[in-house]
Amino acid sequence: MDLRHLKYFIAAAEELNIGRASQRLYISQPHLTRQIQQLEEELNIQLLLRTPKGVELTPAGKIFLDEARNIRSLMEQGIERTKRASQGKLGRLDIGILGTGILHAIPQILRHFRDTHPDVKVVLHTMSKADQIEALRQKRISIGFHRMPLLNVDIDNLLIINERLYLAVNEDHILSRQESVSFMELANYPIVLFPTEARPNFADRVIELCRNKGFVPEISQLVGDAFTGIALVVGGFGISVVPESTRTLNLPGLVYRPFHDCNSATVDFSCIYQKSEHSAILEAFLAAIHTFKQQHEAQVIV
Amino acid sequence: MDLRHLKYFIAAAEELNIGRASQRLYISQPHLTRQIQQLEEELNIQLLLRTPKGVELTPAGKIFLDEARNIRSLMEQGIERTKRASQGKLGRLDIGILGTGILHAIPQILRHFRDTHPDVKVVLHTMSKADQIEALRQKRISIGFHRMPLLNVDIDNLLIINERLYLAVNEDHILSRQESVSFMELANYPIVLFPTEARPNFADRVIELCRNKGFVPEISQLVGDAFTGIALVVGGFGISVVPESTRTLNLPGLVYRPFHDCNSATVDFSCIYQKSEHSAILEAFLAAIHTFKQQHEAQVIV
DNA sequence: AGCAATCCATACCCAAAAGGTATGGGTATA
DNA sequence: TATACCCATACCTTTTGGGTATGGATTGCT
Repeated sequence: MDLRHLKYFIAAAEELNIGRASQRLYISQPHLTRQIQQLEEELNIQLLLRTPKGVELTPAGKIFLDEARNIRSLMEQGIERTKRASQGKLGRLDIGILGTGILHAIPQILRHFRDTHPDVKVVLHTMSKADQIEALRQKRISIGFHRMPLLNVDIDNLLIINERLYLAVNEDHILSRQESVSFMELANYPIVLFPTEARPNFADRVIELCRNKGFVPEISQLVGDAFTGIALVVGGFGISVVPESTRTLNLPGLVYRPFHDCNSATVDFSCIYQKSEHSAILEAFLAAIHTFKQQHEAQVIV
Repeated sequence: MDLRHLKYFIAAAEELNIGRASQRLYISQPHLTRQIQQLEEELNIQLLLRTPKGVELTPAGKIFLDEARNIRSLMEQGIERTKRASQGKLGRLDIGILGTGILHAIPQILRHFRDTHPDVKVVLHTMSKADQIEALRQKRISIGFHRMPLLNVDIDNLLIINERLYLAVNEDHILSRQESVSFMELANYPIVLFPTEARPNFADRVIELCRNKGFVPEISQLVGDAFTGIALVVGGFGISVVPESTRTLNLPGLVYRPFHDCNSATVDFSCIYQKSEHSAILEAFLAAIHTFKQQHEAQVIV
């Protein structure tokens, strides 16, 4: 049995006249007769009653007409859905995330993406950078976000934004009294840094900046993630250095201060994906990232 | 595009290897290659990525695999449903009913039928005998129930049961004091009869019986249906004659009494259907009627 | 490096089935 | 009775489903 048989039967059942149906189908009447005979033989069920005026449906024919229409529309829908999937408008995108990127860039990128691709299911997986790379290679995720590039031949790295660093400090701390602070002040107080894993990481970046300025920071605590670090700062266990996007976190007793003497006090936020993957969904998501980049750069200029 | 293409694609997508899939399908590998190429060309979408180890699914291919499986199972279900419809096990049966038949025979017949054909939707239409015949001809119903045969060349009449008649009388009435009464007593009291329409009808049958006994009954009221007649008896407006099945109606203040001197005091309950209709559902329903008849006759003998 | 094994794609052939024309048989209407 | 209408049958052509042989590309093994 063929989809053609279904199409022919639907036409005959709708016209209740094989000759008219054959005209509608642009085939000859005898051929339509034979095709419907074939269908009935194959099912071993009579679907049409032949009358002098035309044909009429048997009870089984009525049911089969329902089913045939159903299958036809499912077929059309299926093709439509496949086409949308091929354009990246339907499907699933698995994303690896880590740390403070979730606070600023990722939600905005996701919003852009969802506006243009509402039927793509986005699944976020929190995982370390090493896990992200492994997951990319195994295609468990299609794109990952992180702060420090880790070069790999098969992995592409795309810079999203370069964020200024801020001092995160308890409002009772002496440094909170200044509107902006000198980066050199970091030499004088114990610092809370993060994360512990996924080297090189954000903590390494801060230590590198200190070393460039000629001092070695005193690290009071090295904690697993930014949120834990912030909590320690709020609790008075030290000061911390955070990317600008962390300022979204407005905790009571916590203030953020810019550095007035260090233009290089920045950190990158990037995404990684497999060079060889050319899925339309990923392309669309990378386009959303570019949109975000352009909007962000425009804001900075303003 | 064809169902064959779907079958082939499903096999290739499941095996992730065109050669193995072709073996599973008992066709040659080159032919499967070409068929899948055709499918992709027709959709204008790449569904499979060719790798040295075999093939893998593109995102669109994953969606199309879902859709194809869906269509395939719907196809199988559709054929199955059509087969059941052709055996009269799926579909719809429209039945015309009238009067007191609904009290005894019809529910039991329906129960038998529903046991063996649970997926046939039964629709009851209350309509007069003349309407039933018209509806049968227009195929708005497939079978009708009534009490008095009305011969028509194109309509078959099947006797279901022959019921004894009972006197329906108010418990305060003098006739209620006897366990059984004489049919001749009907000559002495005003009688409520029914129905008014669909001649010849049950009222005509009662009048005919009286005439056979040599008297003309005094008809106090001729009402539209049995239920109205019974209500009048309860209200003390007269006595009535009813088929045995009406005894199912146990109203307070109402008693039924047999006739001890009139073996012919019976009425038929029959069904009518079109001679030319040979639908499997109707055949199955007629079979249920035969089952009911046999059970009923067995009960009468016991 | 080179050879064998695998896997998909291409070329070419045949047979089956899709689809066409001509025509016949049955039933209703003029 | 003739005619129109509708479906079925007979027979022919063309398309295409499906086969075999073979080539190009990559991986793994020696």
